[in-house]
Amino acid sequence: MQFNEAKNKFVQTWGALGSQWGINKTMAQIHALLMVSKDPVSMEDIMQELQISRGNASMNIRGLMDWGIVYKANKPGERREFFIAEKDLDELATKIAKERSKREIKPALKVLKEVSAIQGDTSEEAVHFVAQTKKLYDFVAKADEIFEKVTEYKDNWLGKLMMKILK
Amino acid sequence: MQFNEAKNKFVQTWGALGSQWGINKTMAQIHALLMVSKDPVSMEDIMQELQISRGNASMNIRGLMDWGIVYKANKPGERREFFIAEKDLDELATKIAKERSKREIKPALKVLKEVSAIQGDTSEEAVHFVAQTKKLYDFVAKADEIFEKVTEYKDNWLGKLMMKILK
DNA sequence: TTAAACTTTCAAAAAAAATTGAAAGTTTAA
DNA sequence: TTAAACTTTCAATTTTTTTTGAAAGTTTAA
Repeated sequence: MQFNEAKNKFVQTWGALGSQWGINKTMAQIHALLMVSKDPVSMEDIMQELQISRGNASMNIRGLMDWGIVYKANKPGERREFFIAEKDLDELATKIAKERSKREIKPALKVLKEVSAIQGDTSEEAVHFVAQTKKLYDFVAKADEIFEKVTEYKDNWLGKLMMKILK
Repeated sequence: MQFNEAKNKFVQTWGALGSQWGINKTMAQIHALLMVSKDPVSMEDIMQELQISRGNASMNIRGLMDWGIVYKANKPGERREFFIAEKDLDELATKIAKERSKREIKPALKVLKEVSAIQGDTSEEAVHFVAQTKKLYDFVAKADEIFEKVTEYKDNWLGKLMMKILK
């Protein structure tokens, strides 16, 4: 396999994976491309390499910057903007964990708390519903705490966590 | 808030969450409905409650059964089939972890291994690419190991893990 | 200033994904 | 058997999401 073929395969695979995890294909592809690029990459280059339109590139780069995993980088003497990806994987995981917690888990917890708080209905159905949603709340809240711990560890949390889990 | 309103809100929220995590809305809604239903639910009931077609119900129930988180349940004296969700949350998380590992992480690892194994290209670009994809491989492999440990613990892994993480 | 070089926005178009519903298939009880 | 009761399949349709590209906006250097 040649370098270019390998690079392409990586970008495609990462893109497909992204769409399974709730970010769109192009966004994941841009991220993949930046991850493996040694130097900052311009918007033109991104459009070129992924064969996408200017608008598409612009919107998805912004999306990645909103997630905090892609940054602008200015090359000295260059007018236009270049972009680089967060390459430290601990940092990357930390940021993704934090964002997902904020965007998805926290709102879900709020709803679980609300719906498990209904009162006055003593039907079997309602009692079961409350019990079940309360359990879910506790479970999701605990899982979220792990997410938060991960973001506190910061440096090589994954390795440290492995150590602990493996006893 | 009334029971029915609460139930509805829960089903909607869970459905929206599902679509962010790569399973489709209806599938997640059916799962939510089953999670909070005390008794086995028939396909008719599911169609009725979620206002979806027979085909849609059928395909998504099958999807949930493929994930191993919904089962058929026969009610004595009833001809048609009823369905129940895995209600034990540890078991649910375990199954989801296992399936995602199999469906998503393992194939991604395979590609990472492949593309990081290219040889003979000594350009800076290629060297950086190999280094980066190797790092990714190690990282993802470690994360996957945690997933697997989770499935081994089985009973209340989440609580145990919390204990360890919190020291 | 201004105009060139670049980026963002957003309505319209295209592509992808989900849904429908009727026909085909299956199971069961008599 | 067979026919009623039910489930699955899949081509066509609908809905949702993504992408395009041109116009509007912004920044910078002279």
